[in-house]
Amino acid sequence: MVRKQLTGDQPLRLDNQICFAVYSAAHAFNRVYKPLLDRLGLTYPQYLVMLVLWERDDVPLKDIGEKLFLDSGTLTPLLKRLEAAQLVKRTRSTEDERQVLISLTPQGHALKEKARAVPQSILAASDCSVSELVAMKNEIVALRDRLNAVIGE
Amino acid sequence: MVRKQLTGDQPLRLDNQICFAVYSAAHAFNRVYKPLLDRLGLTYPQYLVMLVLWERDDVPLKDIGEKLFLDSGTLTPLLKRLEAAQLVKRTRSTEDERQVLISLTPQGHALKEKARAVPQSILAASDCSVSELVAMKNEIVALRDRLNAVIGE
DNA sequence: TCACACTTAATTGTTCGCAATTGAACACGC
DNA sequence: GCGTGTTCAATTGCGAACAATTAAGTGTGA
Repeated sequence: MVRKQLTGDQPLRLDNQICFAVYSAAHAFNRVYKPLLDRLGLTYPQYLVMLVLWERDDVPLKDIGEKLFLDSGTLTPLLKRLEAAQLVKRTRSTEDERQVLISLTPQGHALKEKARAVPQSILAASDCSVSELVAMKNEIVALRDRLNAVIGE
Repeated sequence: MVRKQLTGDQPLRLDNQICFAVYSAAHAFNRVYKPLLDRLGLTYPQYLVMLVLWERDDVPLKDIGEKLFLDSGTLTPLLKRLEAAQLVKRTRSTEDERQVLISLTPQGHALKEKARAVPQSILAASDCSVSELVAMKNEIVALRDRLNAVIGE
């Protein structure tokens, strides 16, 4: 009966929950990134926004939100801080005045070069081969997308 | 040369970053948990604390922090909210008055039974076999621990 | 014993993250 | 054209998350 009792509790054990693994890994990543991003003057979510803009400039706020799974309640104040840091500019679209377009300033563009060092440092910290990381990334993304599909129902 | 340019940018592409995969998966989990935990009157971090206490009662705040990788700045207010919800009690240890011991109230204990439904729902939402999830969890935990090892240096 | 370092929680201030609401701009159907 | 519904950003309020500091309790060595 003790065996039965233990079995019944297994699903509730912290160490058995993939979700806690993901949650704590995200925080671990955050802590590794922190000193690297401090040199760029960015927080991690701000860094993500900059990654989006370095790929494509002049993006509507909404598109950034869709890529990062964030809403305007998060992005509006974050982007205002990036604007205060003179890394981005926020302008209302002329053809659709509901939209706010986010574009890089020259400083924002320039920061990309300093940022190139970041992924290298992370790779080193992960102590993992690139192929292993890519495989894991793909699995995690697949899981994330299945979860998001459930939410969308 | 275009080829070269693209290659140089690959490490900075959002979709190539395992860290964004983990970050966005954590948020996806959070969104799936939300409606389930709403029924228990818990947020996700509060749920994690309850998981710890359901495994072992009467735990020092510090130990909870070590298990969840959280510090007193996060846990103190969170535990005060759990206390206000009458799920836990906070008492100073008598043998070491620096420590605050966290223990479950009868309501806190009782909530465990309602919580058993949660992991099942998550499993269903992940649309994955248990063995696949366990394998992924182990990989992610291993990665997290390597990252944490780097931080500790 | 007493100064000093260490441990532990609590506090303060900043930034995320999201739900819910508001208000402005657009699209459409008639 | 004109009301209706939709889209989009901004705002408000609350709960994390963490850095940095404070304060109290404990342990140790001279």
